[in-house]
Amino acid sequence: MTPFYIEQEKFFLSVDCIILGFTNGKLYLLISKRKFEPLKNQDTLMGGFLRANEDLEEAASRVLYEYTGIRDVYMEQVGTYGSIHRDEGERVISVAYYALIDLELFDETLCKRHNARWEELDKVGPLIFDHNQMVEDTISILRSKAAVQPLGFNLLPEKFTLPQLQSLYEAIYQTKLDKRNFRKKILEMGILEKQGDKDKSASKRGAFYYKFNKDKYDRLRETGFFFSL
Amino acid sequence: MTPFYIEQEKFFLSVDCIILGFTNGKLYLLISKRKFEPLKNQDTLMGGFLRANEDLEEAASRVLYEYTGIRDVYMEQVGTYGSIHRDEGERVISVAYYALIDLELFDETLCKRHNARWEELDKVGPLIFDHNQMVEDTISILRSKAAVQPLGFNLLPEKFTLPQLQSLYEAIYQTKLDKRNFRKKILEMGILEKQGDKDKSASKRGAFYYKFNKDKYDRLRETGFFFSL
DNA sequence: GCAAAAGTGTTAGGTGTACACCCATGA
DNA sequence: TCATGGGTGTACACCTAACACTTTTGC
Repeated sequence: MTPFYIEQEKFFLSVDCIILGFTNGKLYLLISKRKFEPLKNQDTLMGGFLRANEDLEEAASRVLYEYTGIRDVYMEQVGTYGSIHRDEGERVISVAYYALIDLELFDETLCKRHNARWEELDKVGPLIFDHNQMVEDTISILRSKAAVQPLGFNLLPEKFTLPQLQSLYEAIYQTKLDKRNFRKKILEMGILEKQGDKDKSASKRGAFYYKFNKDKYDRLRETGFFFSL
Repeated sequence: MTPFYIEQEKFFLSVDCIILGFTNGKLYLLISKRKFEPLKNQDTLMGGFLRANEDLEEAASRVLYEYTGIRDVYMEQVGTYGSIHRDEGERVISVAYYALIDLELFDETLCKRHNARWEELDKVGPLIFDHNQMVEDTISILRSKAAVQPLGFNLLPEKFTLPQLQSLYEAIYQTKLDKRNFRKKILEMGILEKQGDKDKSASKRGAFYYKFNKDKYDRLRETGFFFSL
């Protein structure tokens, strides 16, 4: 053991995942019931202890996969929470990650297995420890990032309509947007590809599907283009 | 010991501080020589191991005070770095914090004691582990925050001139700004207080001192005002 | 008196924002 | 045929960005 290190304290480390989904014009947060003491059966974020053989991101992905059945998801670190008594059991430092997932890929059967549920984001009640704080911090990061990076598409299926996309941004920013201005702005960017078919589930006329063209976006970005809503 | 926890791994945790100062139109980073193996005497950020009886922020403040002699400094978490082999000794997860300090308050004598120095930010060479990454991440956070929050003032003395303030933003964004537009914008916000005296160190005519009025800023913010450059 | 930095207004172009009507379709 | 959501263009206000000369003063 490296000499100077050996005199130092060691700590439990966990990852907690703020998993967000979007459907029907609303943002939803995945919540489960804690499986062990202390605070067993209370509402909690999805979490797990860090293992010796994995990176932080790997641990977060592992937890995410366990609870959603999805891999290769958009994930970002929210921050690290280390107050001495934040965990009522032992001292645990927790690294929070948020994930934006496409609900169509979510494996519903896992809900029962883990005692989990989707809760409307603005109706989330008390969670254990500082988990509500983590959710708040996530929303504030999401709000500042979504305006300048095309994050939103992670919350939508591969094919989506413009009314859907708009309602997503309305949910994120808790505000109404002007339909014409929104369409103009997002289409002018040239990062959406109109599809030939329509979604008729929300109206009789149907709304054209679009796809986000990531390659085009990456190419544009290299020439100094900035996404901005 | 709480039953389920006891089966879990524990980890070393450190904090690393990205300490930034501003003078003469340039941003500077505080760098020191590592005091122990591995990589002893290599360039490193200021860091320290987390102790059992302190919060993460306390640890960061402790390290900051040790190396600068300053307390009550603007500090924010940058992120947490946990790759398995990031530390070449043992596995250590590190939480990075950046601090913006007023160089006039800095205790120069501590440089010798810790083998530390101020290095021009864009001339910083290789640092140990992932410390260069931490610095990069800090700059990117600083750039996005400084445009919408009055962070800059933390890097200046209590009394500063408008040319100084402008050159600070020019250093942060690596760009030239128009003098008239800059002055108009910042003065219109109504968060600066012109002083009666001048700084004559940079010109014969001298430039008026200003102070940042935090109370006024806080009051404005409550009425929906947003700082933005 | 001159060099060197501080200070000061105006204009044109572009961007954001507000706003109302027709279209397509299934029931 | 009618109710419902999808789709479209314009005008005005505002903000941004570009631009040049005068002032002060120590040397």
